[in-house]
Amino acid sequence: MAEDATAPAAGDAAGARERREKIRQRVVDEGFVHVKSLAEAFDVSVMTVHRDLDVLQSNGWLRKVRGGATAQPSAIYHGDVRHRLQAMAEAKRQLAQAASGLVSPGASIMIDESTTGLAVAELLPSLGPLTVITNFLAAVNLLAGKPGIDLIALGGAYYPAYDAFLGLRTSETIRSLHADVLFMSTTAITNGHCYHQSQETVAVKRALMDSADRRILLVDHSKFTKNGLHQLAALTAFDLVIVDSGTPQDQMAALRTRGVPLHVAGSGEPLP
Amino acid sequence: MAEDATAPAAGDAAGARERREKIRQRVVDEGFVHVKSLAEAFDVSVMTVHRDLDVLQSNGWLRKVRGGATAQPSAIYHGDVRHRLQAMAEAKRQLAQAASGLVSPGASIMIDESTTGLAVAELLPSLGPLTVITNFLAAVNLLAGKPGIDLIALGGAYYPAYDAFLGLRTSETIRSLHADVLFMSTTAITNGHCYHQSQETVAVKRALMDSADRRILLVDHSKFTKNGLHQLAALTAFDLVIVDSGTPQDQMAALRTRGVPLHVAGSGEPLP
DNA sequence: GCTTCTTAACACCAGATTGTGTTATCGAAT
DNA sequence: ATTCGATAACACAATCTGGTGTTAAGAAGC
Repeated sequence: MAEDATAPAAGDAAGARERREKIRQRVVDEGFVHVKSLAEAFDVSVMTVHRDLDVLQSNGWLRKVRGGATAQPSAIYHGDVRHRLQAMAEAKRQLAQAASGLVSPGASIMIDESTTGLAVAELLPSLGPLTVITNFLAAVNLLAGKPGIDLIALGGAYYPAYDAFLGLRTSETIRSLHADVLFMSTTAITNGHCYHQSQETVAVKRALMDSADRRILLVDHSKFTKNGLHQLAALTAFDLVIVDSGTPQDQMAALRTRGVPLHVAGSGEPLP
Repeated sequence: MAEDATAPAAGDAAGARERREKIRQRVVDEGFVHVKSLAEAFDVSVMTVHRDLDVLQSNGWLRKVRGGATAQPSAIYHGDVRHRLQAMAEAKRQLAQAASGLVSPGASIMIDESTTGLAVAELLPSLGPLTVITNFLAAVNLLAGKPGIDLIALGGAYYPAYDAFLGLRTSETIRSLHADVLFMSTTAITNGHCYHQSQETVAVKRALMDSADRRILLVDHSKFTKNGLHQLAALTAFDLVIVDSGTPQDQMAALRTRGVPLHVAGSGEPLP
């Protein structure tokens, strides 16, 4: 049927995801999409488009209506969240590896709602008995029931955009806790400060920082080119900032000049 | 190799699960199992047994030692927890269906850590906009991100045996909340009172009961033949007790005599 | 009514996953 | 040192999962 060169074979998972991504994009851009026009545009059957719209709808990205689908107001939010999972995977692995060097058996560890944090969480079960505190649902699921891991979940209102629990209740709970180490991440770094997109995450992250003895910031180099809305803290507020080996030299130099305690993951340098 | 009639083919997922279940059983019974004897008993290679033990170990069911594996003290706990999921599935479905009749759009709903609660949770996304509060991880995962569901998770220490968050912190959080309806279950009913196996669950359930306007108890008939250690509450403390249609007449009569507000799921009677 | 859109049911395909055994290597106990 | 157990690496098989199209039946709009 499909005649174009890049026709995805049947059962092509990647191809389907890509198409759905494009559909999602389009419905956000245009507000409405026709089933038939999508079928033609992607050269698939109408049935397949219906199925695509079904899954997109069940994820809250759009709403099906007769003849097509309309955009969901909150669609912009949801969008990028699920996708940052794959991004910078190698850098995150590297950061997590470095971070694990700071974990000693018996310690209590806080992890925030970040994919980098998830990478750290993956390594924890093999690092001996630990108490882990997190507001990140993915991390909770990863660590729940793992032998040697005492898990304390931070409750609160669930934010699908972050797959995490945030809000006042969460911050309050955090303040009643205390941990040895906090591993956290940030969405953007500018001028020696880290920034976030939403008020809620900032509040929770501040609370986490206040409740931990050692504050470790894990930063992959993509963060230096991004921008955030709300200032969270200066990098000097952290006891250690770990960057991956792909970080530009000038960025690192700039931070060192500001007195930021920097460590490069995979550099072989000893950790403090 | 395998000569017996029921020799499972390679890549037989069901067969492998079954074998692991038997291994688990055996290590709980005997306290220790030899790798080689298992390999002979199930007519598989030693390597396969090693792999079985690996997955069982990673699930916290046993601990590998040289030559075999020893039972994990908490194994008995874990055991039945995962299994009660299937038990009484039909009754739970019936109860959940009845419960959903008490839910009106916009309401806030509490659900405790029970498989019956999970059955209720499954129906909630289709019942219009709702706020759901729960300490049950399975329910959290089920409802997270569902459109129309505002999810509030109750944090606290994670108890693998219940797949839920329990403890002081959880109870405290609950007391700061308020909900319209509470759907809860119990492990045993004797003499018009419900009982539980552990202190932690009782504390949390009491807190839940205190924070809800309407308290609904969902009971499948298997609960009448079980016993619990810690008394939770009298059935008269609930605004409504829903039982499934398989409940013996004499039990229902006894409860009615005590003044328990009873409803039989699937009976067609109107709900209060 | 008729048309169009939607959904359910079936069959099929391909890649991913899982389970498995063999062999080789490594590590620990005697 | 030698033996036995554990693991890693490979190769293979069966099943599972996810995606797809076709057809037929059902629902919604005109």
